[in-house]
Amino acid sequence: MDRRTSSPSSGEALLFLTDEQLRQGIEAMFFAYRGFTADPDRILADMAYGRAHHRAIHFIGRAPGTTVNNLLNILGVTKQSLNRVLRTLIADGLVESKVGRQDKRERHLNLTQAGRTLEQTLSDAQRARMRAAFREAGPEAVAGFRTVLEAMMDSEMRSSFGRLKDSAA
Amino acid sequence: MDRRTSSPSSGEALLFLTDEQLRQGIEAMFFAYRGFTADPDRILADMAYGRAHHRAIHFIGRAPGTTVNNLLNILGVTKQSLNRVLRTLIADGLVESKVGRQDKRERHLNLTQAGRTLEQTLSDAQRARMRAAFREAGPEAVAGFRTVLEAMMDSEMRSSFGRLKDSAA
DNA sequence: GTTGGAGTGTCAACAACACTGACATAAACT
DNA sequence: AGTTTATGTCAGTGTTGTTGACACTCCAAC
Repeated sequence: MDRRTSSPSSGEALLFLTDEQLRQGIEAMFFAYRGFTADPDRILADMAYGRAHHRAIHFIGRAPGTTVNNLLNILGVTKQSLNRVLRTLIADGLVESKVGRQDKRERHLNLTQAGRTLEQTLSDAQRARMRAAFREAGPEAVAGFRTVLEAMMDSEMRSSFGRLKDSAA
Repeated sequence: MDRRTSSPSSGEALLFLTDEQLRQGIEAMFFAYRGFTADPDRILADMAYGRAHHRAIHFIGRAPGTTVNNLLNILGVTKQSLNRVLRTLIADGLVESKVGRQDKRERHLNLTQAGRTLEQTLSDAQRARMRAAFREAGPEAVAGFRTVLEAMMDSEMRSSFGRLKDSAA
């Protein structure tokens, strides 16, 4: 508990857990998440796609060849929800689904060239905002940001997150 | 990829802007937001309410006597969306709507006792998670977290956020 | 070699929550 | 008197999530 009494002028160090501070954290999270999704949402609104398509494209791009089940675990939705999204993405030629070689029940998902292009467009917008925020806040703030977010995840999500982090060699 | 390997010595300090770091920030934000809403969502699932009700209750509790229009600006939804939620909350006796004294077109919104009770229940769950994350991460990390989130908001949201912060005397 | 279960796809129905557009009312402003 | 503001409401639509049910393919175990 006092492992973060690093600041000797204690008052400050203890204040950060008041209800008011927590409330502000909650509200900051709410407003920031809206900003976070605003740019890709604007782009997607013009197409027939939504946020769910963005998420699918993002994680397929991140882990090429992933199976449906793996994606299901990462996204935390039902297979029916995911399937609806995947069906349109495959029909529109943004994602391709290949039957597994070893286990032919599995489908391995990859972005097509068109899919990669859209992925780029979407994440460019999101990264631009993230980059601006990171630059404005500075590296120490960014480290803190990451630390708090990781602590806020559910443990299952944290392990998904860890696996993604590590796989990015 | 190496377009910002420009600083040979202080590599660390600039690494926080690599695409990989930004991607991890994006994913952390995604997973953390899910955790952030998970607890209240579970509670609300048992009642006939959803996340939208939670948001309305939160901000009415935060700014008692606020007008519908003000709430509209904070939440960033259409009046039809908000009205659907408010109607049920008022019908269920969680929120009361009073005609303005000066300007009788306005409706001032307040939580009833039952509303305050639900608000407490919901934010207790959310605060508990936030508190655990803050405690685990430590005060410097929390400061960084807040800094980055503020930088990530749209400017209009940032001013809403500022007003809320200040109003908490 | 048949059975059980895992991985996947799909149909149907439904709920929450957002949107647009149109219209109504009352109060306030000019 | 005419316009604008604040609010409420009706009707329709779209995205994303949910359950529940059923089919098919394949793997593994008995």
